[in-house]
Amino acid sequence: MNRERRALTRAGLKATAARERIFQLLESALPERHHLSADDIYARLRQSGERMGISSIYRVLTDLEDAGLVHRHHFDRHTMGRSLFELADGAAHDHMVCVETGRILEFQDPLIEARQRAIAERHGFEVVGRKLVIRVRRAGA
Amino acid sequence: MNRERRALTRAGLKATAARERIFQLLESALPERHHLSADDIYARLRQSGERMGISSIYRVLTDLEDAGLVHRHHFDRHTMGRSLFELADGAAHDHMVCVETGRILEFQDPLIEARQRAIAERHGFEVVGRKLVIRVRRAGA
DNA sequence: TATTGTAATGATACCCATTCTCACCTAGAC
DNA sequence: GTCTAGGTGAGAATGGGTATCATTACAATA
Repeated sequence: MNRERRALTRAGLKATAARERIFQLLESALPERHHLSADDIYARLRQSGERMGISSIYRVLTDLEDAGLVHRHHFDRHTMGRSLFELADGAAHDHMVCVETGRILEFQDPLIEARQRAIAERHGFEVVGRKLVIRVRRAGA
Repeated sequence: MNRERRALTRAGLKATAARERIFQLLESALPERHHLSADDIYARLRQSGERMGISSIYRVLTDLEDAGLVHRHHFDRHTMGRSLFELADGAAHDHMVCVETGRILEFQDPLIEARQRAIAERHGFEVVGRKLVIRVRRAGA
């Protein structure tokens, strides 16, 4: 049983071809730091001669999200409504988006995380998720 | 010249009836901590016998956002695609959303803010905006 | 192997928040 | 008051995303 199947079944999802394939695509996009849209995935599949219904892609992505295997982001006001997905591998991280180039940088800061937990606790809550996007610009521009 | 007109012209916007009115509405929603959607505004206007085209409402909100007078939020995956607006009065604050009740709490934390600036700087950027949403659940649920 | 129930898939119709278009109107300068 | 850049509104268009539903794959049992 390969890695994708293991991840899926461990997360409580039946390992189907579609899920494995999308999981793989997101995995292969990781090193380039690529956040893929449903459309990107559709296009990449077609490019390699495969065919998958766009509705299935959305469904699979939502399933993977619900299972905690991928994260969904909405970075830009102008592309709002378009979701970008990335594999939720390992450590949670946050994003910095350059308003000029659109480049997305990832970072991770335990101090901010701890602080968030503390604030939630102070209000009687526990954190189940967080989303921090810092919009930035090249300094001195 | 009233407060709304001053705020608008100071921000470089021509003071029109539509802009003043929407500004007022957002202002009056502040004490209740209400985040209004374009539709909410449309409804509230109609309720008081006024009429404004929905396209104008969207346009005005976008203008106000560009001028830095209002902030736009997208809190929930299930209502994604729906923007919520609030007046950008004074101190920046972040949000905590209860995944169970949908309640939105606001908080403010100088430490997190300072940390964000530091991280941006370390990468050669300056912060132009940020958005932090912590998804929470009643503790011990 | 055949049966049968359950869940996944995909084509397509649909939804609905938002944006676009364009004729018309206004605010503000002179 | 006149002029003009820019604001407004009705309705059409856009475009992610979802719902529907017939078909297909799968797995368990006979």
